Amino acid sequence: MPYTTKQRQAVLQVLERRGERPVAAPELADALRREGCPVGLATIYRQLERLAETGTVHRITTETGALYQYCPRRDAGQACFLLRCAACGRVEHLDCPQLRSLYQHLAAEHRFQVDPRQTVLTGLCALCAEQEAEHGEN
Amino acid sequence: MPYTTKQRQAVLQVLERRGERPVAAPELADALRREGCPVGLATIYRQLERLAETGTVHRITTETGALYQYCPRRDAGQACFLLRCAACGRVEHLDCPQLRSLYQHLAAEHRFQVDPRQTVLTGLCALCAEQEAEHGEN
DNA sequence: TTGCGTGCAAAGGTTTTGCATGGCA
DNA sequence: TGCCATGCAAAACCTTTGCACGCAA
Repeated sequence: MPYTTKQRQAVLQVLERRGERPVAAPELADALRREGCPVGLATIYRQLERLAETGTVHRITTETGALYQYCPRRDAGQACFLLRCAACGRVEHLDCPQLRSLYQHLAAEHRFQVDPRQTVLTGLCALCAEQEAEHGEN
Repeated sequence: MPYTTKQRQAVLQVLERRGERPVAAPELADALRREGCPVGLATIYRQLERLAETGTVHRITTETGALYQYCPRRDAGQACFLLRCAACGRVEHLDCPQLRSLYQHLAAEHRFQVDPRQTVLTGLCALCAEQEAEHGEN
């Protein structure tokens, strides 16, 4: 840690507290302002950039902008696979042998090297699938 | 086809001509202007929206904005898997049994339903991987 | 004291929206 | 004639950048 400022800590705290729920930069700014610890939007973006570079948070590109999600590093820098629910926005990590072997297959047979950090499998998580089924019954 | 206008055709023609190379909306507007067939940016966005809804083009979300790529529908509406090269931006379709079975595995074992249309596997295509290897040797 | 982080404001870019106009059916 | 698409302009966003100031080391 070359530096520590209260803004840096505040940003990180919000991310930690959100846990698995990813947050957008403007939303994060609102949260901090409501907590009585306002941080400039530019600062937030700069901190998020640093945090994403070091792997402390994930940066997830969506149609409406980028989302950031705290990523407690289990095994430092290990490849982790991301599943994003299009309905609730949540992102889960998955360490699945089949997924890993698929990527190996793509590299070997289709000459395409998937970058797990840039790749997000998007779809419907279990909870949202349930809710959608309920609504479908109506 | 409820309607046919020359703008609609012009937009589609550019997309067809680009083939596999995805294009951004502002870039598409430039192309049309250079061809002597200027189309308003708003119109382009509206057309692209329609084309994406019907599945005629893919809409690919990137960090810098959305890209659109013509998608010659082989088997109408069939699920197609997308591989995007982060280096050159090109997107290829892939119909791979292993990929399909992986998605089934995720649904069955991890309760996550991947939506192929929203999912883009990002990484390095064969050509760009070669070039990168060459540069690495320097 | 030095340098980096911060805040504010402005700029840049993509995308959306409102409204009057014009063309196709 | 009626409706829908178009064009233009403005607006809404997110995000980045420049610059002066302040705080941490």
